Amino acid sequence: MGRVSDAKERLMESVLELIWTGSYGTTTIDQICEKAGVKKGSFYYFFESKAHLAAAAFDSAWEVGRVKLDGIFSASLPPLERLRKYCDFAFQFQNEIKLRYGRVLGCPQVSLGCEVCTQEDILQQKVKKMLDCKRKYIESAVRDAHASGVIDAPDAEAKSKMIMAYYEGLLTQARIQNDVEGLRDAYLGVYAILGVRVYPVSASKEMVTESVN
Amino acid sequence: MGRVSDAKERLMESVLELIWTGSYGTTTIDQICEKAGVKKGSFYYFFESKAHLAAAAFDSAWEVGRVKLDGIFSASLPPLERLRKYCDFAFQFQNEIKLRYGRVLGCPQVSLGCEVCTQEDILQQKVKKMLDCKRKYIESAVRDAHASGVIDAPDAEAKSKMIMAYYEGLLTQARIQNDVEGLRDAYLGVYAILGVRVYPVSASKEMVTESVN
DNA sequence: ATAATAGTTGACTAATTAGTAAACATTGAT
DNA sequence: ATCAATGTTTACTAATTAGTCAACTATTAT
Repeated sequence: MGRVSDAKERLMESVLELIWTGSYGTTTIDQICEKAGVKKGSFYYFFESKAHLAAAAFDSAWEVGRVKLDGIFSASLPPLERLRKYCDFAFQFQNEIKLRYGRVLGCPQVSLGCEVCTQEDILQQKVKKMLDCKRKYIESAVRDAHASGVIDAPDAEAKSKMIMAYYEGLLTQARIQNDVEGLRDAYLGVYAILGVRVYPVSASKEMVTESVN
Repeated sequence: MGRVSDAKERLMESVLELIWTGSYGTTTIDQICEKAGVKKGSFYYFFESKAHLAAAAFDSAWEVGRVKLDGIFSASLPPLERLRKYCDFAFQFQNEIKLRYGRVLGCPQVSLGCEVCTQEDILQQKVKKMLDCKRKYIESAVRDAHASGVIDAPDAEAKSKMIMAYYEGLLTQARIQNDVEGLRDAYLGVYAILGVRVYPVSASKEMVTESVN
């Protein structure tokens, strides 16, 4: 019972967009409220601070992201194809973002984490966990690829950390450069890190054969 | 003639440290002035805004960085050793930073660039140029390595972009995780991207032999 | 219908912020 | 010594900011 409202959700949507298209430090509570069409009194009814709102918003968005990753990293796909699909997804997604916002925005977790890691411990911890969860998808694919003999990577964790650094590095560069081109063939770097040989078959198709190292 | 002062330099030092240990958006002109021991009137005597100060400060620091890179990427060293040296430098430097500040702080250009790229065009352009300049050192080493036959990398620019993404990605992760460990064997990823075979010789020494791909 | 619950509003305070301006201080050249 | 150039200081304004609070409104179970 009581009055119903989606103000909480609108606040979370708004803060995500403002942080992503701008930065955490420069988005004010007034801005968030205006964008959400919510008065400041209501803001403080739902959240005790900007950091708490941001934490809730990232949590909420992460639920969606997790489902997306479950699809991309489906065990029904060959492990190296999962990784390729993940790379293609980044390229496609950032393209959509650029169309929608007129800017490449990169990875929300990394952007926020990099900005606030020395200042907002709640957010810092949250971001760390999300990024580690992301990495585990990669680690699992690497382990499967090793198990199936298509690559030689006994230390899947170490490889996944390399891939993660590379992948998130590409996204960060795409944001800074405001250019998606670096993401187009992202999988090439992933495969190189894994020592996968790629034989070009035609201009737009390759064949994965065996691993090296 | 006229009065002499190093207030300008103190302001540049201060803003660099505040941005790096915190963030651009949350450092205020008052903070910068207090840290530098300079009154706000003097601040506006030298700089017209925080963005202009930051731009000047990053320019100034970049002169030092460039000299450091010239040493690391000295043509007197075999190209793959230059890259390894660059990786070792990152590890060592971030260790020193952690000792001095109690935190791993990563790459100043990427942190600033990632934060302000949608907001402060002066800084955005500056950071882009510096990062591209950094990348050129890598590109040159890759080209030399290819020319000397130690790797097969006809497209040095593409490879350098991969390495750059990976390298800066590691630094960003080190900042977010507040942990230098990911940087310890950074060169392994660089070599993997280049398809260099590394044979372990002893626990702490390897031999680079030939390339693959 | 009404009372309890859930959410909304607007007006407020106190602190912080960027930016200005005019008087003042130091330096070196003459 | 004095003057012009260079840098410093103080006190100020106006705007923005986070955060509070009490009165108000809508919903729904009974």
